[in-house]
Amino acid sequence: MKYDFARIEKKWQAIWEDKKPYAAVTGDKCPKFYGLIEFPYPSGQGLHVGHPRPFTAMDVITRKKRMQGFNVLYPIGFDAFGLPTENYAIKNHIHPAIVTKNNIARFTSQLKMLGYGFDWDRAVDTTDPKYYKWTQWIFLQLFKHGLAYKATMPVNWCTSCKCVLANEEVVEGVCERCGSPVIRKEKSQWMLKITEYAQRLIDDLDEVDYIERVKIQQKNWIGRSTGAEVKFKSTRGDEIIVFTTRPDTLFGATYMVLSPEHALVKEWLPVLENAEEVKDYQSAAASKSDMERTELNKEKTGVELKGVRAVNPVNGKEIPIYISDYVLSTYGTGAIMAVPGHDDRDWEFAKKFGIDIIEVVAGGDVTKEAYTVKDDSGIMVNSGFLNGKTVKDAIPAMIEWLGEKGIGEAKVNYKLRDWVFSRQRYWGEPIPLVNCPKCGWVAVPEEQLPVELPNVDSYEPTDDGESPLSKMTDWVNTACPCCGGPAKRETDTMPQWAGSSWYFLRYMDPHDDSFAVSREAEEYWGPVDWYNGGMEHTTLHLLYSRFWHKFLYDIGVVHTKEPYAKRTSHGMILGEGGEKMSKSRGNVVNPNDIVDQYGADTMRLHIMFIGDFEKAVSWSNEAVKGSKRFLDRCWNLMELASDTDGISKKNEAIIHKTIKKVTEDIDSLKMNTAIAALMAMVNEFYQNGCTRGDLKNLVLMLSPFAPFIAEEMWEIMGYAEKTGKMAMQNPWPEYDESKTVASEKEIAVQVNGKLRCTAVIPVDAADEVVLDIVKNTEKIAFALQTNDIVKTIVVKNKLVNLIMKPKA
RNA sequence: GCCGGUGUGAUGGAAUCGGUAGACGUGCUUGACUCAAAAUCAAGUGCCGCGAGGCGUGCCGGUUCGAGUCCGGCCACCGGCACCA
Repeated sequence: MKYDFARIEKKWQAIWEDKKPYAAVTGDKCPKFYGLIEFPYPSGQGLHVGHPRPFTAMDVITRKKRMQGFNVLYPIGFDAFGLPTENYAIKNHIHPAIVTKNNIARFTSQLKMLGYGFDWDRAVDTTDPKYYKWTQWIFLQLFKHGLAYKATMPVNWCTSCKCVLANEEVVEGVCERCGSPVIRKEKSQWMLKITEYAQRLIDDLDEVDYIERVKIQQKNWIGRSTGAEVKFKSTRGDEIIVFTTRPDTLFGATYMVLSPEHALVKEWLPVLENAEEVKDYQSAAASKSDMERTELNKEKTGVELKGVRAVNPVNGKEIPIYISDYVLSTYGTGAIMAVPGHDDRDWEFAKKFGIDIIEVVAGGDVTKEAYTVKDDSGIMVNSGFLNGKTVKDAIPAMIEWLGEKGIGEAKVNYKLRDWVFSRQRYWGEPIPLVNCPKCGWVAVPEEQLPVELPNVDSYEPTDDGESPLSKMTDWVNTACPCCGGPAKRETDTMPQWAGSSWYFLRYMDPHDDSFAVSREAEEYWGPVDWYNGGMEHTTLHLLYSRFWHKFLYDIGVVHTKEPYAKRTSHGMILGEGGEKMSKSRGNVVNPNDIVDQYGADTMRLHIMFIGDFEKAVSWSNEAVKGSKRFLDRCWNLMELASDTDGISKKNEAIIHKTIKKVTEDIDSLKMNTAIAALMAMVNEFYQNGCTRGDLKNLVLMLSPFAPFIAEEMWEIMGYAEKTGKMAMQNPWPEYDESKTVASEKEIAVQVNGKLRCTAVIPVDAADEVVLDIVKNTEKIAFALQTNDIVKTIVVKNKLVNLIMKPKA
């Protein structure tokens, strides 16, 4: 009988659809396991080969967990709001809701085709009003707790999407999504105060099991730095506060720089001798794109503010004030004290403008370059009361001195900025707020949620930077929930990241109309035990959802501080030859083609076998054959196997060894070596012959990787009838450590550290016995005729190394 | 520039603790089956050498009985951040 994958896979898909063996039961007494993958964005292209890698890995993990007696929640959903759908809808004149519906249907059938053990009854769709009702509810809680605020500020504006972007969405000065240039634009935007959680987002990383590179990337992104704020006075009496990480170098501050947007510059303009020059510089800076402004390796520019100077508080010296775009308005106080002797940027600027460079830390040569070392090796000089101290001691000493004088204090700053939360597009959750001329911004009452997206004919983005919704006057004009007077709805929508910031909670209780997630369900399922996703979401979705979850913890909605106990990440699938898959290169692999040709089991198995899960690998259409061949070989073993139900003596060691290997490898995401071990076992079955009992173990271990063939073999071999269960419902096989090794072992025999031959010894034999065997091997016996043994090294069951020297 | 990571056959990749480098797969070679091909099965496959043997995990050096693995110094590539004071 031939392995007819097409028939088998169709058959079991129907059975699973009917019997729902993947349903998770809230409150079940078995220990729970919540495995999560990032829900897909249902694009028009359907599933690509990138999707099955993480999906299959978590499917393998959760299937094994089920067999090990866990009550498993492995859910799926669709993150369906977003620009591509909207753009497609505009181009083809189809409503985005219909596009979304079709795309979800396509994704669903593809995911079912691949045999994933998702609990489909819990599927969520972020564009469903029943879902986004609660996204809006959470936003309103943030608003009520003062964590959502509207501010006018320079924001990132994508010229093509005609929409603002969060800092996290700008990559190297261009839009992360479409690659168009991003410019700076003054706009009034809703902001979320993620900065309020900056410290907790760092600290609580210690409590979770994330792969190290994720933790490091998040910490870098949050960018904590410690130092001091120092108050300078201007010669006109203003207070100018600067932030510095090097308060120890205050004596070396020979000038000051303000960002071109600094508020004091505007104030001083009327009295500046070179006001025109300053204005010109300001407007030049303002019109620059992010790309131009952050362009490195370019010369420092700036303008001195003539007519006002600053006073260095440690020595009373007057120093010049400049504006320059190398100082950012959005970090610290937007003003710095410049210490050219000990900061590269300041050094470069001072050289260009001929400003004094004073050495305050000995150890370098400040006439040649800035000496920036910040450890014990530098000793303070030219620094009054700090002279003779190390940098390390000088920092706290200066902070203390500043505190006593009331002109400074220790301060922590973060690179993280607040989250720009509004988008001027149609296909997103409406922000549930109303602007009343009398009452200001007012929350839509909870009983009126969800604020549904109005059905419109035209959802094209506007050139004036207003949301398409702003043209819907019927929808925009409403009554103020507070005073009942005429008021207008907010017309901006939420960003793509809103719906995904809490979806893992909705899975726990997806049909609850009374709340986002019931306390009971959340306490049972939370937190997510294992979350796998892409590295590209580390400073976006992963950070945002940790922030929301912490907020929900603070207001008592969830019972854990962190949403995900464990986070791992998969590498990308590259095209043949190691290049990124892209339509333009024509190297895109469609999973459907693979499934049609070889079957879903082969697809699943191969994508797991292809290489180290955490690293990028290139896809090879040729190599897929190997996985198919393996499944054929498994299938054909059924005809070879004897009728005995027990494990054969010959295969006992390899079976126990393989169970051990596969069990451990799945837990550590080493799917490739787990499959290699199964292949090695099958090869031995062909060498040794096998029993039905041997094969039973193979089928059980194969079941998480290739569930369709496993069920079919289980049934054909009669175990389905015998146990009354599907293969997947049986216990995971266990191994006996003592049976994992054979009675004899081949060990390496070295002479002076070089491999000369091998010898077969009884396992765990005493050293003397081993040496005796080794000395009687042909090669060693021969060598001993002319050499003496000086030293012997025996590594149990592994090798013997004989150190010899010629006989005297 | 800073922070991560990676360099192993023709090729994708294996190798807990320092202990037989190249598991497993692809490809290739040979053989069996076949009129033939495909599929399947069997044997082989790091490099040099007829052989004994020598060489071999990006490069140079070190530690060790023994180094892909540890230490020091380089080189190349990939990813993230980037004028963050």
